[in-house]
Amino acid sequence: MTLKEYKEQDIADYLKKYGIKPSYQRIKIFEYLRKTKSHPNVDVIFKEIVKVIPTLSKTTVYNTLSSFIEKGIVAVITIEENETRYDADTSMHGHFKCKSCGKIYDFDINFSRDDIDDLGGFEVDEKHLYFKGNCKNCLKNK
Amino acid sequence: MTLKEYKEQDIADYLKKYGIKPSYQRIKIFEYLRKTKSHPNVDVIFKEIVKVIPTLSKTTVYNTLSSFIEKGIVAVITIEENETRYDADTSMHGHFKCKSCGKIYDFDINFSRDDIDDLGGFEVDEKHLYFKGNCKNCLKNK
DNA sequence: ATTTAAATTTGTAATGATTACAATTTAATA
DNA sequence: TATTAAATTGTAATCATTACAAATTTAAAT
Ligand SMILES: [Mn+2]
Ligand SMILES: [Mn+2]
Ligand SMILES: [Zn+2]
Ligand SMILES: [Zn+2]
Repeated sequence: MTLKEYKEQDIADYLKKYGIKPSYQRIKIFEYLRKTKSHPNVDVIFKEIVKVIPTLSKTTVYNTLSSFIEKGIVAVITIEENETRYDADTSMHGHFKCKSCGKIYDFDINFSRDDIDDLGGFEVDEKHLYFKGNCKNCLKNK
Repeated sequence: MTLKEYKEQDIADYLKKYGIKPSYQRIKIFEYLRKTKSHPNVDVIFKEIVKVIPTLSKTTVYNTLSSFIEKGIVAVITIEENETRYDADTSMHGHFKCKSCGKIYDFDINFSRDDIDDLGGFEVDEKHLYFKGNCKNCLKNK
């Protein structure tokens, strides 16, 4: 068993654990989301996976992402209107979008000791935080 | 001078202050955004203002909002993909979107004393925070 | 192993919000 | 008033997402 196949097995098990049958397409899509940290959109995901699965349909990417989101193993990032991006890291973290290069960076946050938590009778299921500005790299190149 | 006209004059001055020529359409659109707290989308804004300006075009609503955003007197809310909403309150505050009734509520936040502020060399221009869950009202009616 | 049924994937068409653009109208200037 | 610029309008184009039915693959039953 090669290292690659082993990794795929890991992903398959992970998907199974969340009630998703691990088809080849689903494994490849989730594997890509896991390894990349760029928070890709559907088009980027499709263009990447279609190299490995030439028969892949964009509809499958949409369907697959929908089921991932439904099961809670992928998060949707909606910083820009008309630019939905996806993140396989569902742990609590913030996003920084650079207005110059478009990159989305992760950063750690800590809501725990914040008065934000108490919304008086409201049930909070998801917390999203994002900043916008210019990244270190782009500031340097000016 | 009626009270209504007086309020419109206020808005006109405000727009002028931000370098926007206060046309009738622009005044009505901004006035509506100011008075409502529902964070409406383009369609809701259009349907409301067209009652007063029957010749209004949806393109004008888009154009007007774009210039408002550019001048910084209106904020874009992109909580849901394919549901862009607008807010004339540009002060720092968070949004809570109810997954049941769809309403968007405002809430106060305080980033000032947060370690979040330091992103090490990144220039932060905008900070956005939103929660999702079920509002008090919807929880009650269950 | 064959047949049958269910699940998944695929391709195409429909939808709907946003944008592009040219024509019309309105406001400002000479 | 005539000329020019700005704003508004209506229509068409774009593009991401969704709907849907056909084709393929997988699983279950015989
Ligand atoms: Mn992330
Ligand atoms: Mn608000
Ligand atoms: Zn950058
Ligand atoms: Zn509610």
